[in-house]
Amino acid sequence: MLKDTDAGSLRKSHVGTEVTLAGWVHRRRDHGSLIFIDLRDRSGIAQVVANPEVSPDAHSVVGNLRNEWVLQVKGEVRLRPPGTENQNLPTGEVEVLAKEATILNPAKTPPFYINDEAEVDEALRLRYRPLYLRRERMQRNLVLRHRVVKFIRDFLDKRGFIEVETPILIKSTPEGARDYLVPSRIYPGSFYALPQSPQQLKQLLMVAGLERYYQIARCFRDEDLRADRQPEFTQLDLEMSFVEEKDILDLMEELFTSLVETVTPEKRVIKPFPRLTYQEAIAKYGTDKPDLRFGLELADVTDLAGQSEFQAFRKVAGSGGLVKGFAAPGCSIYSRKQLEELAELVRAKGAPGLVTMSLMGDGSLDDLAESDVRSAVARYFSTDLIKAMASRMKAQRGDLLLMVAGEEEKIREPLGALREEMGHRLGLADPNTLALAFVTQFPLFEWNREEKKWGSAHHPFTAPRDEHVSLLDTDPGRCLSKAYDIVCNEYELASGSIRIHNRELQGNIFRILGYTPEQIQDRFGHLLDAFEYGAPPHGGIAPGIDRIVMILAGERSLREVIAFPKTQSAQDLLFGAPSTASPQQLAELHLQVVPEP
RNA sequence: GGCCCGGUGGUGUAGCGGCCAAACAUACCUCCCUGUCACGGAGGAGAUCGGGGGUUCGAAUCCCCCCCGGGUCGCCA
Repeated sequence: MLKDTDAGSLRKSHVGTEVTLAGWVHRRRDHGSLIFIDLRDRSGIAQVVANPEVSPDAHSVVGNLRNEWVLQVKGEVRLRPPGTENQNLPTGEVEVLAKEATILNPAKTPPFYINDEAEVDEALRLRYRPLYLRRERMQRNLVLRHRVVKFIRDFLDKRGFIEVETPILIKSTPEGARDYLVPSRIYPGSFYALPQSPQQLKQLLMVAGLERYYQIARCFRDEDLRADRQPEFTQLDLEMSFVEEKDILDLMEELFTSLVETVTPEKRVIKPFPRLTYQEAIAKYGTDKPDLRFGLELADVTDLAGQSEFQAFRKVAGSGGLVKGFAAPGCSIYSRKQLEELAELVRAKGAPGLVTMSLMGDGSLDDLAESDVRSAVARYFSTDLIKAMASRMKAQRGDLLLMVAGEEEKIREPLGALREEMGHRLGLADPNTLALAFVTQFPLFEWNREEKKWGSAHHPFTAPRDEHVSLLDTDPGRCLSKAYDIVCNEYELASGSIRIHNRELQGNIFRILGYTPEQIQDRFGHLLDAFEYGAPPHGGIAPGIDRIVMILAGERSLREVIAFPKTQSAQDLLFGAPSTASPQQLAELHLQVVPEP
């Protein structure tokens, strides 16, 4: 080894010993004769001092160093002179007096700061990925990711789970996301697909009698990207036999609670995890992945709004629509400009508009007078009606009422987004709180308007709730499932379900989804056949590792917790992927590139 | 595919019709400095303002097209 000690490990106890360090020049402070080097390796930073009176050779080597040069230093660990200790550094009590210094490799001036967290253009971060990963924050994130995965493996191992690898070259699935395809050399015109998830494979492992399976599995989906979506991502894929919904949720609650307590003890988890149904989530928060770090619950004021003289509300109330809203505490002082920003947000999410009412003053709602209400539409509402609406939203004077009217499906997203926005504006979303929660009882199907058919809300292997099986043939839209999500803050962290293990029921679901018997046999025959040989009742879940790490690291983008991520347009700027293939490669694969018209 | 934001010395920003042959910080180069730790001091070099076209007496600045990065809607069983 070219080093015998980690720079970041140096403590008082090393004083008097001779050490050899190797790492990068983090920073250089040249005082002419005395030169200080902050030497950085993965473990941290140690101060090296070069004194010409101690070692002229080492001093002259150190004098030529620049940031990010790779350096080996041999020297004696000693206490820093009294008064020169650095409290900000774990190694700040000691320093290494250089006796020998060797330049292992010089370095060009980096394209951005390694020793500073200053923002860097995203393209530069990706193009010079190895350099960006040298930053302390990225090292911390990668270490955190390692700890998360390690913890999960240990946790599941203790509970009898077996990690099994499943193929990356597998078969295209008809539904769901767009597949990444891999052409077959041996079978002209045929393709493998990369798995969107090992869903069917893990179910087959249950049929195989594994009982408890998991995998840290790479998944691929060829869809457009977001801050929290990469084309390839990692799931903790997990499946258990002989379980019910509660068993999976309890296991996940224990896993996540102990994970956070071990890996990021500074974060606060709310225990026990709230368990709310999909219907409750939509009604109270306007979304199936609510941020539960704050309240601001939505209230239904349709009946009251219908009694007003405000036509937009009356019309909606009279035609089966809803008027819903919530109170933003202390926001009665919002300016016209601020209100317009909120209205714009709501419109961008597809709502027709936003009705605001500022309840001025303070004290009891009972004393609220007509002149205390500031609203463009106040004249259509009696003061009593406004009091009634305010009281249903649990508003106080000084608050701002925010309301949206329309069809339930059209207003929930805008309201959910508005609630989230106000939670952030009001500083209610504590970054050190992880509001983990379960959302259950998702619908089994959702109606696809374009194709005029039913699609799976989760996936086609999800079991319907026992009491709703009879609805399958009569009213599939009302049939609820045994699917569940884990949400945290404003993110969906995991999805899972109890699966169907009965061939007949599975076949029936496929038929409702519109597959012909031939398609069912071709695409799912292997699974259906397996179900006929004694498939155990089973279920599972798949938490997203990248998102977990992102939230634990306090990052807002997946790119900060993935070593080599892709751009929003799915390019790898480091390697330059995707790239063209040679004519020989194409010929071997029986492929021809057709230029875009 | 739609909408929104951004692209100015190596990096991060300012400038948003003439005061800009472009400013600030930092990095870089040279010199000085024996206790610094975002060391300090003196000096220097470095940008055809993402690309192309247009408007104008005059464009980093206004308009159009394109490219790149980001956010978002659609999409993501």
